[in-house]
Formats: sequence, structure tokens, C-alpha cells
Amino acid sequence: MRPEAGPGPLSVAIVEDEREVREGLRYLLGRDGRIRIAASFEKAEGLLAWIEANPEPDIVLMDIHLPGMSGIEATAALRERRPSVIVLILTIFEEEDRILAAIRAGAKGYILKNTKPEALLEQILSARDSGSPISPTVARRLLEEIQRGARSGSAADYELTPREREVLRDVVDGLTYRELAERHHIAGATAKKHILHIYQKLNVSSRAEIVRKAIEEGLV
Amino acid sequence: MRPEAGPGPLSVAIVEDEREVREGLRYLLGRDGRIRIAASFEKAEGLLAWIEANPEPDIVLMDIHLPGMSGIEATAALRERRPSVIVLILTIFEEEDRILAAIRAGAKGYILKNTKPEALLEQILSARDSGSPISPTVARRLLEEIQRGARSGSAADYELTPREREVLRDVVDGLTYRELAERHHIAGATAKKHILHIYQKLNVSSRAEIVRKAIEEGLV
DNA sequence: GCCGAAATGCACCAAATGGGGTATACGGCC
DNA sequence: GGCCGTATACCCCATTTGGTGCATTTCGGC
Repeated sequence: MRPEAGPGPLSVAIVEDEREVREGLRYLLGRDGRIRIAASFEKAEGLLAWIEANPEPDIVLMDIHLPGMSGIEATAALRERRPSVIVLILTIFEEEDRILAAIRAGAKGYILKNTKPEALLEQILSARDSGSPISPTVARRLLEEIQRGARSGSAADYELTPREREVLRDVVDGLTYRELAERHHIAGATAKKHILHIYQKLNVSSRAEIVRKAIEEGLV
Repeated sequence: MRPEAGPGPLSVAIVEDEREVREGLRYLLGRDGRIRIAASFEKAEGLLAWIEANPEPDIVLMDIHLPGMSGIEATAALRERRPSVIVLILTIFEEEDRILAAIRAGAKGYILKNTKPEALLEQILSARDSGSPISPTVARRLLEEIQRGARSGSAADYELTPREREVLRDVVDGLTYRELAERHHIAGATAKKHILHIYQKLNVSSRAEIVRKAIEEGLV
């Protein structure tokens, strides 16, 4: 292997639904001689279909939020069918939970879109040499996650009080503050207070998020 | 067997968190000579502990919404440990999804609390003779469910349009109308419209419910 | 070309929600 | 006794949400 030069230009495919961002990436990466844009798609399904009939690219830049199949799902599908393709998640959000999900799905890197163009370029190139480009912000999250998992034996517990656990279950059942109040014989304001505390502990801020997290983490 | 007389009074245990309702049931059922109230509890855990050390009752009247363990969970636990005990769900709500869940958990009947006292009494007594007291309203739901399952091969599909499916996924991700609008390049009002349509098709009316249903039915 | 379904957009409104603060009561622990 | 966490309750406020009704555009099928 020749890490310094590599066997010709790095072949890159892009999956990104925003046209401007997609075109911007094509231009930005394409003008560097070390990279060749093999194709770009606005939907993950497009990439998956294309890859069946074409030589596989070295790297896929994958957005997470896409119409239709999500970037994470697409990453998982790609690992199944084309395990040698390196998938780099490229997203604008610092979505705590998605980082782990993406990595479990087989992503080799997680780059934020606010990364400076030159740095972006280098991160992509580094991926070829078994590197894993991770934005600093993301790296921090990963460290925190590792620490968290290390101490409590990976128990998805959060430190909910018994009362909060009861309320959580009912929130998952779709109860409003008022119904919560009736069911537990407390004031609606108190029910709200409990829920707000749960929000803080689970690091969410809406009913939808709390329900999802509670179900996925097995809190109910 | 002597269906007309039975082997003495029917032994009934009650699990109901509302004190007034619980006492009301004790009075109502207790004054009929054919029934004997063995015990009553405000929490399912109480019943489960009690039943370990006492002769099992013929019938358990079980509320669904309880602090701590739910009535459905308790029903399932009871079927495990005391399979001969007949559990009748007694609840004030006509909760479509709970009916099936309760029956799967092993409930033998599903009675609504708005049932008239005399009818309630007869329904409970009928359960002893292999009857399954089901309130008419509930029976209707069951028929609909059977019809639904019969036609489409039990596929949990609902008839969502592709667009609605996309929106549903993002709602599960916790996006607000505003974020939905940005992500799909549509107006917030349109995002709302889609969600309202999904509500109708899934028969729910809140973010929390839609997220739960979507996850549990594998729509995401 | 017409029809209907799907998707889109907007207006209006009542209710629910999320977020902030303050305060009291109870129980266990140092 | 004093402290802290938990649960309780209430106040205010901006935003979001759920519900309706109506109108337009788009698109595939007949």
C-alpha cells in the first residue's frame, strides 16, 4: 500500500437531499484532484440502485435526514451489500442519539456540515487510510457515551425517581397533563413538573421524543 | 356442575386505584348474596402479593390504569401464576388498542364502568359459567378488528400515502411542524395537514400516541 | 381532456405544551 | 437539629398543537 499517494483519485458518491448542498459538495470536492465524484443522489434509494450496476465508490458521503429511507438505514443496507464501501455521515445536526445509531449501522466517520471546506477535504481523504474522521464536537459525545457505558454497566436507567417512572409510562400512553393529574390524584401543574424533570434527565424536550426514547431504551 | 346455583358464593377480588370506585364496587357486589368480596387493592402489586398466601379468588376485577404495574401486565402475570383465576377488565375508557392487549394478556372479559349496576352484576356472575362478559361497545370493536385482520392478512399498514409515511418518520424523530416544513420544503400548515391525516388513519390524536403506535406497529 | 386522489397552502381558534420561577411538606441521612 | 432530595402546588408566558374549513395545484388513470 502507498498511503501517501493511493491508487489514483478517491472515488466518492454523495447522498444529500438539499440540492444546493449537494451541488456545493460536488464543486468543493471535485476541484481537488485527489477526489473524483462518481455520482450524487438526493435519495438513499438512488444510491442503492446505482451501486448495483456500477463499480463501487471508495467512499459514500451520507446525509442522515433524507426523504424516504434514512441515511442510517441506507448505511446499514450498504454494509450488508457492499461492506468495503466506507460510509461517512455528513450532517448538519449534532444529534446525540444518531451518532451511536449511525456508528452501529456501520458508519466509519461522522462529520458535521459546519466543518471548514479544507478540513472537510482532509477528513474525507483520511478515511481512505483507515482513518475515522470525527468532528471534535462529535468526538466529545462519544467519549461521554463511553464513560457513561463504562460506569453503570450500560444500564439505560437515567436516574428517574419512582414517581417519575410512573408518570413516564403514562406519558408514553399518550395522557395529557390533565389525565395524568386525575390518574395519580395530583394537580396538573405537578404532573407537568414531573414531566419537565423527566425531559431534563432524558435530555429531550417534547412528548414525541420522550415516547420514542422511552420505548427504544426499554424504559417501559 | 350446577350452573344455576354454583358451589357457594363467587369469590371476587378487586383491583382499582380510585378509592371511591373501589368502595362502591365492594358495596354494590357485596350486598348480593351470590358474591363474596375476598379482597380489594389499589395496586396490582398488592393483589399479586396477596394471592401468594391466600386461596385464589374465582374472579378478579381489574382496572387497566393503575399506579405502578398496569392492569394488563398484572393480568399477564396472573395468567402465569394462577391460570384458573378469571380476570375481568373493568375500565372507564373505550380504549381500542387496550382491548386486544388485555385479551392477549388473558382477560376473559372487558366491561365498561358505565355499565348499569344490575347488568354489571349479571356479567360478573356469567363469567363463572364460562361466559365472557363484553360490553356491547367493546364487542363492536372486536368485530371490527376481526374483519380488519381477515382481509389484509393482518398487515399493519394503514393506508398511508408515501408522503405521509415520510412525515410520520420525522414525527417519530420529534420534529415540530416548523422543522418538518424545513426538512420537506413545504409550508408548516401543510406539514400539519399531513399529520392530521395520519392521525385520522391511525386513529390517534397526539404526538405521543402517534410515536408509540408507529414504533409498536413497526411503521418506522 | 376530465376526474379524483394526493399534496399543498392559508386562516382562525381553543387547548395543550414547554419553560421559568417560587414555595411548602415530608423523610431520610449526617 | 439541619440538609437534601422528592413530591407537591401555583404563577406567568410564549409557542406548539389539534381541529376546521376552504382553495389551489399536481399527477396518474380513464
